[in-house]
Amino acid sequence: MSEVAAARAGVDAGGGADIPPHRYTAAMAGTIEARWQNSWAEQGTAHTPNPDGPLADPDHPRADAPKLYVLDMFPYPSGAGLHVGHPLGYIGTDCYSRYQRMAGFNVLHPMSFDAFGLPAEQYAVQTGTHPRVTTEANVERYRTQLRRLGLAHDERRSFATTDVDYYRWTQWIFLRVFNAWFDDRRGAARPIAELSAEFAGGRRPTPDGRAWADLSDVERRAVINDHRLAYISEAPVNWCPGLGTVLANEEVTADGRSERGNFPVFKRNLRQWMMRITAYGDRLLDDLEGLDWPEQVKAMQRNWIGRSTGAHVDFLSSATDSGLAGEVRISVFTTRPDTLFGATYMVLAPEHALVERLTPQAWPEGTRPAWRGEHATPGEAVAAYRRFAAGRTETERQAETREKTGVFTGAYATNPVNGAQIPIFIADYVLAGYGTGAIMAVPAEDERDWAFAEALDLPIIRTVQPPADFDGTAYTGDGPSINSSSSETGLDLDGLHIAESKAKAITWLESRGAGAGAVTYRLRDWLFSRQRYWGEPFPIVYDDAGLPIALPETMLPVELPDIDDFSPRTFDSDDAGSSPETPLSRAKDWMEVTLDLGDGPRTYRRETNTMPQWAGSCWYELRYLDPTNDTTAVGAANEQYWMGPRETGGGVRPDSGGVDLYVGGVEHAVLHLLYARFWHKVLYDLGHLSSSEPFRRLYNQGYIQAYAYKDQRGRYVQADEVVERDGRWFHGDAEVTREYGKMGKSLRNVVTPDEMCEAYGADTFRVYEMSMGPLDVSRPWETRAVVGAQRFLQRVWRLVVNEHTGATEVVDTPTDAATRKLLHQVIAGVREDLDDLRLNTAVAKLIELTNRATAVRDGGGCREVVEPLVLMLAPFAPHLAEELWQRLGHRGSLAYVDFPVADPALLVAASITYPVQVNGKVRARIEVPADAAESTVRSAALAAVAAQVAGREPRKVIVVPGRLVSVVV
RNA sequence: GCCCGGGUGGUGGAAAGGCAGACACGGCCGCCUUAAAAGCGGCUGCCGCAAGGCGUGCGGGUUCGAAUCCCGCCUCGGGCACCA
Repeated sequence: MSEVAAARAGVDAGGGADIPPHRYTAAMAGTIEARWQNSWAEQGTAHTPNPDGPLADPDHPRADAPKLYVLDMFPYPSGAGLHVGHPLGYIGTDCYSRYQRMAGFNVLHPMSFDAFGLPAEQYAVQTGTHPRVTTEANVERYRTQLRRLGLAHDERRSFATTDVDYYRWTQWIFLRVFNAWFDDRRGAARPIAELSAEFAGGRRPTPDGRAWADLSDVERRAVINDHRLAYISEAPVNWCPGLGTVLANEEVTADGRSERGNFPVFKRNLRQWMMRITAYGDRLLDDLEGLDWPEQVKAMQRNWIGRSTGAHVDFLSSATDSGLAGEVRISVFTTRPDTLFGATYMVLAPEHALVERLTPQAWPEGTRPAWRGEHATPGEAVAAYRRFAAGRTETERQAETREKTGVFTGAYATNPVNGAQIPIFIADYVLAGYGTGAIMAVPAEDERDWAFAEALDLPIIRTVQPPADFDGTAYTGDGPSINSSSSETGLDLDGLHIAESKAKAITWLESRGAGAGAVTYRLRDWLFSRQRYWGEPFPIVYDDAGLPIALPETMLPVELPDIDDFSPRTFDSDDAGSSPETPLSRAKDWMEVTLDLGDGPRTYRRETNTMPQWAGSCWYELRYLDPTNDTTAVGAANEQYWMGPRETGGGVRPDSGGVDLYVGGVEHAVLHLLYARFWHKVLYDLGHLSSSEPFRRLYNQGYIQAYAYKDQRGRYVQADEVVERDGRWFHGDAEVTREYGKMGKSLRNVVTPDEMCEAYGADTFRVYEMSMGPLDVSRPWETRAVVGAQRFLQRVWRLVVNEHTGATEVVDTPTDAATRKLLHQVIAGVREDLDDLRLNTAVAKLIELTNRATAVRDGGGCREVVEPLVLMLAPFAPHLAEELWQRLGHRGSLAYVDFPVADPALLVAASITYPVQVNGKVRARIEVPADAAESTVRSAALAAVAAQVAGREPRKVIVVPGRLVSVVV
């Protein structure tokens, strides 16, 4: 019998004659829980009042209270349903929210569903079921499962990203982004109309210098489109033939495969929608500073944005015998302009656009054999190397332990700081996509360049003096510049340390027109279109010119058409030459549309790509604030109230505003959180929001993990049938091996919240999950330990209810002084713990109080203790607490009853027990009045340890008031 | 390789320079029961009959006092990885 089944059997026996009829069993819990869940729903107990609009409620007990916005990362409702790990964070935020409500805050704690995405679509492809049908069934199942846990969400604010009423506003935001441009001078987005006005007024030159009036309508539109925050680009993208779609960089693994499905991904030039997130690189990076987020997540975002500061430097290459007149200018990016004198060669990415122009007909005089490979001409060498580089997958590059390869192009360039002629190579260790796709190589101060220089026998000149004991290769540390002056050019960096040296070099470059200080980012623009059915359609049509036109707001929503075939065309996963074909392009009736966009009815072609799954989750935190608003995504008054910046009292950095507590897994550290921040900032710039960041405080919850067991043949066996004997594990008689990790169907170790509710009740499940450990730490699931939480709740129940008669049995006589003191210590401690999300230690304190109250009970529990106990239990076990509160004679829900407050007078002890240490070991304890003078404490302590001191003269006696006494002999 | 986190009883964990192991699981003993289960009570870091000794990954240091602070290692987990 499985553990769960066994527990259930025990519960079933609860109906038998031996168990008291009014015991708090799983069956009893089930009855109580259903009753209170219905009551909460009927009374709208979890409804949260808005300051403005239809959800305003001036009579609500928290209508005028300070606000608190607590948010969970919403789930993607999969077909498999929830396992016990999923609701960990939801229960945590629910306990926190319920506590804060009782503590006086107007708490917003909503829940919704991220429902567009691949699984429903793939299921649709396999079965022909419309993704909406699958999705809505899954959402319903999730709602039922979550409701059963007693989570106090305001259900009026719940939606799915697939709801037409929701994605209408996703499209609306897309239009805002499309109709905006980034003004570098202001560092902020502005409406696109203001850009047109700048061009028209001549305040901004056109790209080719012609007057705005001289451009044709189509030319003007093209210029404007190039500035939009959402734009169409022909840039190289990640094409995944196996999935039939393109992917964002973030969706491609380091070894060049799709994160979903693990298919090969190829770089191809395709026409795709992009979002200009790079424009926000600085703000996304700098604004991390003010956020209360885990350092780890901030580090991951910083890493991802990858800002590096340095300089662009131009190297000129005289045309050799390539037949070109004049000079070729090669721009490189470097973070170390101080090392320019050590640049002994240059490297271009094999794909670099200038390679062909630079490559001469023949090898220059005296070209070393190693530089030529086996090739007769530079042209051949370059062509061969390019084939080699293109043919290597990311995986192969990775595998080859960074061995440096490359060939000489036959061309030389002039180092601007000293006029030296340095050879130009192509090598695949230089990436086309970063910086300018070209570098100046400084082997003495760069490991990679050193390795290449060694491989191809290139000169190495140290330009930073390493410490005397340095015996490595490239030296990347600080030190004085050496070998860094030129009488010819007048630049002299010798003796300067890195920072000054860099600054001087940049100033010199700028004065000579040979370069300029520059900043580059690793962050790329966000690929925003997918060749899928189950996503938001773009509110975009194309006219005969083939340029995109934004639909007016009045034409929203653009609804997904019903079609029969939901899959994009997929290809052999290695067919790099294939091209995407979207499912919507097959819906001809939908795609071809006649609209009046101002010049009378005309035929247009709809955009047939859909938005990526991230779109819906980029702004859901905003819709909760004003879910019924049908004129805008979120109304100003409600946004201002829930997310507006706080007064910082003249702090250095103005508060960003945003969600007060956002809880979710660390797996969203980069993608979701970066995209959501980006959209939020665009909407902020355009004046739609008062907060400049969506999530002021982020908290990563840990995971619940589980053991899985494999038999001799390596197959997983049902985990709850495995028993432990003498430190080994057996499935029946067969020994099995144990591994630890995720909970999953294929691992046969899934435990669901439904099973737990069935076997123990939702309150027990909640208390168990909260008491297992700190919310941010991952821990193993252990079904057999759940009973501890159940026993605790049973003890609380017995303090109020007679198990045999069902009568309420509390006594109104005062409790004893020691219990009263404990009660107030627990109240103070539980408040502190809950304020800091230390839910596990809060539960431990409540157990201690319960155990004490049980031990000192005389007949029923003592009302003086039991009532505050029930109130403090309410965040964790809300159904049981409501039930007991009612049985204690109160009417209505306790959801807005004040959380107990400790009496400060009782927190101050009348007497204190001091441990007395002798040489660091505790040897005695003394009890003295709390206000005893230090000398009194000292002499009492010395008397108590007289035996250990044994006549020796104490060298030192330390009295730490209120803590302990330490004697040193 | 670089950057973050961790390492405490059989297990999950507690202890924010001051009594290491709160609370819970498990285990052992007892009560109740014809019996079992459930429930309740006691004990439970390790060594030792005991007195006592030893104990927070390892080695050093600071301090009257270190799980906690510092230095050097070991180890597990996560992130990044030719980003110029």
